[in-house]
Amino acid sequence: MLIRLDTTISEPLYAQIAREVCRAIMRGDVREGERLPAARELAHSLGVNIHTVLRAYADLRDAGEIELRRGRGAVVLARETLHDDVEAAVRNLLSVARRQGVELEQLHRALDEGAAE
Amino acid sequence: MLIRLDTTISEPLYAQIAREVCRAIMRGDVREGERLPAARELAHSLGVNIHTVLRAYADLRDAGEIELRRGRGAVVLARETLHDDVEAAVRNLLSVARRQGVELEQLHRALDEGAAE
DNA sequence: ACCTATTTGTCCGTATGTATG
DNA sequence: CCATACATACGGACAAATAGG
Repeated sequence: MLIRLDTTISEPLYAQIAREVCRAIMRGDVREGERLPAARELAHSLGVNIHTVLRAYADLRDAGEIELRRGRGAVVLARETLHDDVEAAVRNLLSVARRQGVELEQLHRALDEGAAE
Repeated sequence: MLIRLDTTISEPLYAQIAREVCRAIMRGDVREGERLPAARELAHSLGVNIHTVLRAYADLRDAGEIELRRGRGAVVLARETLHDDVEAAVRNLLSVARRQGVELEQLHRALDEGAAE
């Protein structure tokens, strides 16, 4: 996994790392089910602190790209495809929300609240 | 803002802080547009590190509860109500997804991807 | 326009805990 | 039991945005 960091730009290091790892996954450089390099290892090879890599990994986990488990590491998740009717419901929701001027972030909250009930 | 932390339970400190601050907002203890205590200040009064409070604040920001800005602090956001039809579309999506066994996290991703197009 | 204080943002380092294999 | 690897928390340093004088 070849990653180059640019310390001259304002983009945070953890964001650069997350972006590059994400691209590596998209390219198929790291395949589904495979492990990413351990955080300490990648941190050392990039010359950054382990926390910076862990922050990037955590962001990728929140984005649903990878799974993190202690002792095991970071595993690339499968990007499952949605059923047609679920996809249709998503499109419908986005369409209605857009018409009403409802922000995307609010939809996420509404989903969480609705799912919690 | 009276918060008590329990170091005996497994719930992380930052999660406890986020939960209690969230409850304070719900109770109307801190009203919309008002500022939460500065991270350093709250950290000191709780006897924890500033990073722990900042992590809690960041989580609340990601959840759409507050807005964070350097120099200004943490401001409580308004919790807008959804239009009926948007709410109906959300319920429909959740229902369809549940029937198909689609996870909530996947819906969030689908929303983001759908909105990006 | 300038300076200063405030406050969050990022990054580093270290230590300890905890789940996995 | 032991090594691995992420998770949490602490501390310190500096940067960057904001507000106020």
